[in-house]
Amino acid sequence: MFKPITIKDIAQALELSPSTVSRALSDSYEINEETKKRVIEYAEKHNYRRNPMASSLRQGRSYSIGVVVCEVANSFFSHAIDGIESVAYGKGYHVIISQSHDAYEREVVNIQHLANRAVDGLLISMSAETKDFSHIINLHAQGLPIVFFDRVIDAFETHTVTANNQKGAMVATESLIDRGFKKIAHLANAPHLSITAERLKGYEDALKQHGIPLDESLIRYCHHGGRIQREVEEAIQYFLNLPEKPDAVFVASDRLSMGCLSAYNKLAPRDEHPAVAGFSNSDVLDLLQADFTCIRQPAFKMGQVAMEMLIQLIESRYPVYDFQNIVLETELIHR
Amino acid sequence: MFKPITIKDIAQALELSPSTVSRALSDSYEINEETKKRVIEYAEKHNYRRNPMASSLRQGRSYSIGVVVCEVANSFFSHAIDGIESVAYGKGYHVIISQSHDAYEREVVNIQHLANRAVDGLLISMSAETKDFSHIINLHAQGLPIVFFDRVIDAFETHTVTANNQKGAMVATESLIDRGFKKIAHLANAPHLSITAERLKGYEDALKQHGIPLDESLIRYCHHGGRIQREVEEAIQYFLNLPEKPDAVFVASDRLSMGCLSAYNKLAPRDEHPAVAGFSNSDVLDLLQADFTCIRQPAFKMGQVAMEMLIQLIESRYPVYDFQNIVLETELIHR
DNA sequence: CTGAAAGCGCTAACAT
DNA sequence: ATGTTAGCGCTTTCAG
Repeated sequence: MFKPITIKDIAQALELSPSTVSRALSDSYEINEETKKRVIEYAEKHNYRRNPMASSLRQGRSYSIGVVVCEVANSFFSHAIDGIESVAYGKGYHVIISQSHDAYEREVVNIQHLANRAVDGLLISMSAETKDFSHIINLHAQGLPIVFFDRVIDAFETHTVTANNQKGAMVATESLIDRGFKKIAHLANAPHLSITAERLKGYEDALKQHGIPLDESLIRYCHHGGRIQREVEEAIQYFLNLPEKPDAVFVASDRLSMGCLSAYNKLAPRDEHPAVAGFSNSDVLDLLQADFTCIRQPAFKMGQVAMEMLIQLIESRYPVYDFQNIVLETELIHR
Repeated sequence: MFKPITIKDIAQALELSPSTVSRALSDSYEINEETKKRVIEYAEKHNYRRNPMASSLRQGRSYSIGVVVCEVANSFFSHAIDGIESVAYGKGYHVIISQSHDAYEREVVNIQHLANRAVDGLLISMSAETKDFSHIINLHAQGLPIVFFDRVIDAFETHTVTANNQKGAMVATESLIDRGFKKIAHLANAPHLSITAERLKGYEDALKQHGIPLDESLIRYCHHGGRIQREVEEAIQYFLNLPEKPDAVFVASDRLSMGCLSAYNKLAPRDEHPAVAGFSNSDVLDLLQADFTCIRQPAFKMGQVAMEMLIQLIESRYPVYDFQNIVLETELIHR
């Protein structure tokens, strides 16, 4: 079967000891340049690759990190992953992506799978459905480095990177107010997500600042983060059934924006569609929906920062107690 | 640091030998039910997880497979990945995703990284830019099981799954002919991709069948698969500059459809936009672009089939010589 | 500068 | 039904 060449084979062929070969391959200073060259040449010629399993087992390090996001088919997360990879590759780390699909069970399984020594650290953006954090708390307590990005939890102290959700939400809502809309609804994400509370706060701030009374009945949550289109449609139908329909909607996320527009298309004639503004990193959405004002998160940057902080935790020789909670600014895209 | 409990720890605590514990944990028939229970209980209580590195090193198997796609932020590939995962998890395999971004170098690096024992097999959809297949041929020659899906190569014999691209392209083109369009352009993908030739063939078939002469000047290739928006815009600008502009375009892929619509939005007033039909698995595109006729590939199914075939290769006790090239039918979505 | 030897955690012959 | 032992491929003291 698939039987790659090992360090022993090289040693034998070159009449050296395995340890010398190992050292030569990792460019150790205590190896003769001549020997190094011989070894490296032979290795390349026979395209030797070090067995990462053996190497990790021995070193207690895998040089790979795990990323847990709800889904990759999402512009925000895919750009964040690009950012993560850009830093990781530069520092010699490999990235393993896994999707929770916003489901609690999948998240638990995936994290468990990644955790046990298969990765040196974890980059997590929480699933929408997760309310119980014990699977993560346990790993953290055991010493596994973890950095949260975008959707964070405060069950314990660690590095985090988020967007300035509150301000972004405020700016988005204000853009609707500025355009003259009075009755602005809010289609929110799952209630226990960090981003949900922050964006709600921004929405409330904007209303308050412009003297518009907060109307709780204009806020609808999507407990599955919009993964189930029905829940979005129910929310939209609810808005449509209100005695006074909202004339604008501030939508909390990319996926919800998609679902929201789709639901309105399905449930109401075009002239009854409200104006929509919201968080989105999709190029498609703003491409095809001319009047969609969106708040862009610096996804790539967030990925980069998160990865850098994780590497810092992993490579730190001493326990880290000084944690950073970095907040990056969002950008308003107007049409 | 992160020091998980091992099989030895359990053995010591329970006054058993490591092998007994190992066997108990893998539910071996030769272990006393009583002992099994004790071991499993203890393991769960102290949340033991087997170290996958050690296990893989010993067994010469990693129970994980690598997937190489151009990008995950693409409805077709993300659904294919869902299909792959659905089969993989059921059979106890872990899936490692990696993106080539349609770049040759990234593809080579990623495949090398996955290959050496880190995975038991590879599921590959070729990058648009790749013309030299030696990195894959080598691995295959060394015995690594490889299955191609969607974008295949014929450098060697192995299992493949593809959509019926030729027929899909024909149906899409015909739908444009049926709507009365006469001058139908084709925005094609990178020339060396398998899907490009097949879809071009279908386009030609449709024209021929309806007595429309083939006009080479109506065909433009995108060598980077649309990753570079400029190349799409150049193609569209070329169409717009033709003395007789095409009144319809058949587009070869999801990403190109996006780029094509976007380019027309940018370069021409709405009433000069041609009708567009093409391959796409995007929910957004057909949601927001009312007159977009699309050909859907059975992405999820393709993922499932590919994974099943890969597992068959991996688990086969003897070299496999009887390879299957499965072709799945596409579906036309009309509006 | 190079080699010998031990061991990372796990599993599978080979005992018993 | 359980224990003993060896070894997967690599790195890393320790010893020359």
